Amino acid sequence: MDGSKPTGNQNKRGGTKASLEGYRLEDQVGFVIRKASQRHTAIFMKQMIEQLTPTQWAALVKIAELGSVSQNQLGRDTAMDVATIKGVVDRLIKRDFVTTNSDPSDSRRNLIGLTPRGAEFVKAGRPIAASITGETLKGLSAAEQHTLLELLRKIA
Amino acid sequence: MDGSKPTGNQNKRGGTKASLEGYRLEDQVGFVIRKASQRHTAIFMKQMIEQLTPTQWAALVKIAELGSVSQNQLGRDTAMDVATIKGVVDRLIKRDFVTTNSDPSDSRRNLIGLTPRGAEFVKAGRPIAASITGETLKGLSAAEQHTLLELLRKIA
DNA sequence: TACTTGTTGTTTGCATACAAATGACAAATT
DNA sequence: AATTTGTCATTTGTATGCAAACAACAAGTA
Repeated sequence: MDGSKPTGNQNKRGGTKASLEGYRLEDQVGFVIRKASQRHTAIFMKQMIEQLTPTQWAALVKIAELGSVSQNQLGRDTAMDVATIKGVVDRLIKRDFVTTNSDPSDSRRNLIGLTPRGAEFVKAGRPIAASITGETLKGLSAAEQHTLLELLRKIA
Repeated sequence: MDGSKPTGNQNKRGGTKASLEGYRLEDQVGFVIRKASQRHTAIFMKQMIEQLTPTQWAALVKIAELGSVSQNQLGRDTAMDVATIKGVVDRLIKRDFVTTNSDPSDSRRNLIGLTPRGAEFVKAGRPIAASITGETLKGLSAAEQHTLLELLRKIA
């Protein structure tokens, strides 16, 4: 069952106001990016361990890479707003993936690092994260995957 | 001023754990999509009239195209969850862009339509929305733009 | 020293975004 | 007629995401 009832406007072929305007929602980058983002997030949440979200995972990976970072710097490296990264870090602390220590050389700073538990899950999550990327891109050839990444980087 | 202080880990060239693992956050589609989405949203919010958000705009355009839709159907056509589309429609109602009438032939449904004010702003917004798409893609050639859209559609 | 500038972290308010549960109703089946 | 199945809309809870305002602090300049 489709569930869609006729609305009195079928928009089949060039007969409506909208299509004559030359602006179709489905052709706009913003709309397609949002849909691609939704599909990726769905794949991510289904596969990733420990209910880690994409942003939580990004933060964990960055901390593992940098060893110890301030909260704001972590936000910059993971493309998150200060308010956003705060929420993410708070949840990671609450779940014992991460700890904070105030920087002795700068009393404003909270230096963030992985707990043993956090380090463990970063290690376990890496192959899964790679698999998520693979699943997201599975409809594309290797060349297309490369092209997509390249073009996305240009507009990001 | 850069503002980033040394963290004791420069990750310059193949010297860190992370880069040896073969998984770099910056190379994952999900991460790049999120960044592209952020840039597009920023451009959108700066240019669009009436503080309309990308999702609000998408809803308005779809309603203009369909004439009259149920709330859930509108959500499907704009790629929004039932909870999300409800919030969007509520805000559009509050700002007098949209009205609802219960469907006489199905008492569960709220048929959503544009107010005169809503129709006016859809008309005024269209060239701006097109300009936003153009600004988002301005770093790409026409061929690249076409390719990007095509590849994004495949993974969306 | 005093001032200025910029960074760090926090908080509030608003707007997506999805999962899950609920109640009301429609349509098809039994 | 009663049941089942599915849809419609709502609500709650959790998690991004950004703007704006704020206080504390660091570093350079006058």
